[in-house]
Amino acid sequence: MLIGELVKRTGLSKDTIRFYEKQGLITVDKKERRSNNYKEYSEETFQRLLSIKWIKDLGFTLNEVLEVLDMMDANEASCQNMTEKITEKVSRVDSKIKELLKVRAMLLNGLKTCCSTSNIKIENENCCPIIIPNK
Amino acid sequence: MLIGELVKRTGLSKDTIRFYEKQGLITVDKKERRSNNYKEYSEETFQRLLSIKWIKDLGFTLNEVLEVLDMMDANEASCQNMTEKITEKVSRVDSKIKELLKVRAMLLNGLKTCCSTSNIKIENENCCPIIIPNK
DNA sequence: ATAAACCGTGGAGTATAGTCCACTGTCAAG
DNA sequence: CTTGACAGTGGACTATACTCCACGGTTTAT
Repeated sequence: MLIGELVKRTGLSKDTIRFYEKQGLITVDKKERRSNNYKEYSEETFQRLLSIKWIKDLGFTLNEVLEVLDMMDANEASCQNMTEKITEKVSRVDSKIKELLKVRAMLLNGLKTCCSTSNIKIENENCCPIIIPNK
Repeated sequence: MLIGELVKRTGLSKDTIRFYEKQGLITVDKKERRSNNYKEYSEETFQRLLSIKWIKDLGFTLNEVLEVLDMMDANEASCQNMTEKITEKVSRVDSKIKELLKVRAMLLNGLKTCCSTSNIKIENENCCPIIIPNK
């Protein structure tokens, strides 16, 4: 199929697909061209793009997606290997969440230092204490 | 003080400080130069850099930091205005956390679909079902 | 015949927050 | 007097994931 159909079937944009090609996530070799130089994408490429979309949605970066695809290509995408990758990813997601919770707590703590009715005098100085570095 | 001392006192790198200068977060006008063209940073600039560091640590981007600094400069960094900004930030942080929790749940759900003892046959096919798009 | 719609390539631009480099000038110590 | 540490500038490069543009060729419809 030509790229236009791939766009329709995957929901990815033309540019995104071309970008994935540049990044080596998918490949089309020269044999797979029509006489007019148009690329003929295979059903496998279509499936591969669906995999990319899916793995990306699982929170992996494109580089990580590439690693997973390479594992698939090498027939090494066993449950054991994937479990390892996913467990690792979960812990990175957990770290990120922890970080954000810390930021959230700092922001809420900041809110407490200002804007309480007892702080009206500070408020009147026109500079909220929250933006004054305290550590 | 010269940039070297600023580096020591703020803990920011020379390049970071210069970058902040390029971005307009701090300024040194031509009067504040020594005869040899070295920049003479004021105590206010030092304080400003501490504010930048602090606000950034609260989870704001540099653009947002710039907005806050502009509010400070315009004497508009009142508790009310800051509360608004912070509340907004908290809700964006909350969205991000929610997103990550969703990703986390999807990953854990994926783990369940593979690697259970009942899935040993699938495992043997050398392609973990988690990487097969299912939606 | 020509315009619209499609295909191809290469390269630039976006946002974020710096980091690194080359090249040059200045100052203090040995 | 020269070496090293410091200062200045401008511009390139990093990672991430595209998006957009120019410019050109091809196919299809009117």
